[in-house]
Amino acid sequence: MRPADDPPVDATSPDETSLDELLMGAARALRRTWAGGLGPDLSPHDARALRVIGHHGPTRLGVVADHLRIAPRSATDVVDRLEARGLVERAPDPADRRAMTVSLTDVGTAVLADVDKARREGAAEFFGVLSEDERASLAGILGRLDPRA
Amino acid sequence: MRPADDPPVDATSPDETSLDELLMGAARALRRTWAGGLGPDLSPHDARALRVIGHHGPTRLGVVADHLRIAPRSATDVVDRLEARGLVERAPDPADRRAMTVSLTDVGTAVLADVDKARREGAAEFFGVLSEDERASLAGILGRLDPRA
DNA sequence: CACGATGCTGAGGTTACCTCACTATGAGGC
DNA sequence: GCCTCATAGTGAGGTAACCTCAGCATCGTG
Repeated sequence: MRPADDPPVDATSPDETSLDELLMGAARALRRTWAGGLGPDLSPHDARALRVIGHHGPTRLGVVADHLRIAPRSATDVVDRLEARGLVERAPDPADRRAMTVSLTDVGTAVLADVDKARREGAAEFFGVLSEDERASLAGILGRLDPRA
Repeated sequence: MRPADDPPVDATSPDETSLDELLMGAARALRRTWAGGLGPDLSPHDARALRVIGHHGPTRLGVVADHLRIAPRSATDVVDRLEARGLVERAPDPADRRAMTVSLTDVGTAVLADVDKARREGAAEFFGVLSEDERASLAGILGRLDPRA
């Protein structure tokens, strides 16, 4: 017997796809683009932490936690991991002796450069299917959606 | 000359913000909009599982795993959890006696309706700042970015 | 009907978080 | 100067959501 009921592959019909699914889908696709690009032994989250630290200069641990949206205690672990791999180093904060600052080592700087490069290239490829006008339009619209900027 | 005592709050200047960050930021903001909306005792991931099951009808466990992008073994746990809460129920697949299908219970259907409603409302509010033209434009552009559709 | 492939699950491990408790330091009132 | 309360980071211990590997029942095909 031929199962005439080829089940509908997708409950959401293509032209019915809502804006929110479109947005989340695009973000997911972009994230996937990056997943392959960063080093084999650097988790996405670690890469993110590296970016935060690198782009902020010497950074308080608490600031790292805020940017990563994790508890301060968890930032300690993240930094521990990065420090063990020689990518960052701790130093006492001269302004507050309770606090520690984290900075990139030379190796960390190089790794971050690679990560950023892969990220940029991935993004360029991803958005490459769009025309210049479309990219500008997209940037304008997205800019209004995210108040955080 | 100002020394580094006034650290740049953001390494990426506002008008320099790249398309990828804009996209990820918007997605994050949208996700946050939803976070508050779904029930207090339903994790985002469980809600997602519920949506997959609900919108697919009686679903194989493996299909759930695929849609959730997790290993089949992990889908078992997710369904266990939902079943323990009375939101879904297993039944043997009539077409293949190895397989189990998962369906929503009445309670699950009701909960899913709430989740979807909150989701739609959140999305409507989120995209509400845009004009009709902008929304159409955004949909068109995003549609071309995500090949998955 | 034998045999490899497939669908699910038990057992056990990993990882990335969390809260709570603690130490050291900063900051303000007296 | 000292007392008190808040804050920065960390040790200890716990949890939740994944994973892989092994095992069982069933499927489909030569």
